[in-house]
Amino acid sequence: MRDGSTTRERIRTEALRLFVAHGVDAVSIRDIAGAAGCRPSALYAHWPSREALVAALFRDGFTEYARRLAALADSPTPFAARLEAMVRLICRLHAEDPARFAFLLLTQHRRLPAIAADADNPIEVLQRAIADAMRDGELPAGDAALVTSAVVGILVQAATFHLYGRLAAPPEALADPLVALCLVAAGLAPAAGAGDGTDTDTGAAPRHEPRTMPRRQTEDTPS
Amino acid sequence: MRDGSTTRERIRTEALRLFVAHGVDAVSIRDIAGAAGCRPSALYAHWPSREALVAALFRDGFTEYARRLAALADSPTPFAARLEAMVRLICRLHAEDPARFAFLLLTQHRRLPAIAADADNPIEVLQRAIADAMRDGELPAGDAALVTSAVVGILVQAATFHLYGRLAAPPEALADPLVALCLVAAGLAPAAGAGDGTDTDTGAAPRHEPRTMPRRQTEDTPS
DNA sequence: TGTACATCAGTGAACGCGCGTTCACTGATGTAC
DNA sequence: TGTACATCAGTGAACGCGCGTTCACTGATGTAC
Repeated sequence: MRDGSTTRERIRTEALRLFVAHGVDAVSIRDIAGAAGCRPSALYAHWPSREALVAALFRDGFTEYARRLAALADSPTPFAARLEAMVRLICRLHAEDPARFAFLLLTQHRRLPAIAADADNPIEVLQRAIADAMRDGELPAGDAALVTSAVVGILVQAATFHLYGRLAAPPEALADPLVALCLVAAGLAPAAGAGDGTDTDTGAAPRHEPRTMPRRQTEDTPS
Repeated sequence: MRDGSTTRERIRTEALRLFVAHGVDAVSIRDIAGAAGCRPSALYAHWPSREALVAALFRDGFTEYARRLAALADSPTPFAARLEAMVRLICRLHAEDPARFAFLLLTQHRRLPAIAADADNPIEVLQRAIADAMRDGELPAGDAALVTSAVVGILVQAATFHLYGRLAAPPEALADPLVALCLVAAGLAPAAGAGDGTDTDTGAAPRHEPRTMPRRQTEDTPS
């Protein structure tokens, strides 16, 4: 028999691409099959329905992102270092597979409510890290949900602006200023010229030096 | 003859409500007509197609938001005051009609690319104000698009979190801390405990005093 | 005030279309001997 | 190595359904005299 895993992977890849390009609801089974080089019915050998395909793409991506974030959140380093590492991871996730990142961005509004508010949810992981830091005095006390919202908003909107061409640079090229923005939003760093990540008003190109911690910390070196 | 404007308004209201509740693509003409108390065909007396209804709802809302923001952006006050006024306006827009606000939020991904990057676009209005402030030395020089992205992200994500129940308070109840977060993201205010809008680490309930300007400036008192 | 007429917001039945999905099948590949 | 058989990824034709849309119509209301 033939090996179905390549067809399965082609369907996954092309579905993500088409969903991002035209919107999930505007893409039919026939569109996906056409792009993946198979027949509509072939899809049902791998997923029981169109809805199951969409849900699986969303859940797989969301869960993997949450898992990789959680590995960083539990690291026994100062909170500023953990937040910086998480922001850099999110930028790296975008670089790894922009279509998957954009798909999760675009479908969050329809899918988020159905996702359990647990460890499979990267937003929940981030919020718990922030709430813990507030409890432990590593962050000024405040509304953990609001700080989480601001951090997520800064990152998600940068990806969105890039998607629409409002920001030429992708998030991974803006990691330094995004780290600075998120730290300052959390109440950690002095307010600098957040626009370019520099601490002065030279207006020069981004050349921010993280003021906190190892810069190349990878996501699989916790605990 | 009967006055069609009440049916038209009921269709508008119910369409917004259903679009927000179930997603634009999951709501049929029959659903809208049913909720509005008319027949599907009645819709075609007011809009030439379903797509025209959706586009009109989006464009009308987007244009009105842009117009009211632009009235504030041109005010000859310090930039910090203008930014604060704009943030408070955005919070007020949410309070005025949460369904309309959420609809614009949910459909932006599909609709934004089709909107001209001009004065009809509230994001364009905000970005121009920020770029002008950088040019005039009112803001540290930097990437205006990135600062705009951060400000928009902070506000939009707060509305999104509220929509999903991650934030119990609606944006209008968080105006003070949201103003503080946006100022700090723009590089204007010292980094405070942005989580609750206080300048100290008391952890008390929000009681932030805006450090800049008249707090109740309305959106129609520019120039 | 009463009658005749015009207007047009909204109705009801019908349409064609593209959608997701089903299912008997085909035929390339792996395994047994 | 050669033959017979089993497996199962993928095919092709067909289905029923709900969708957006059309159009001849109805009948409540406004206007003219």
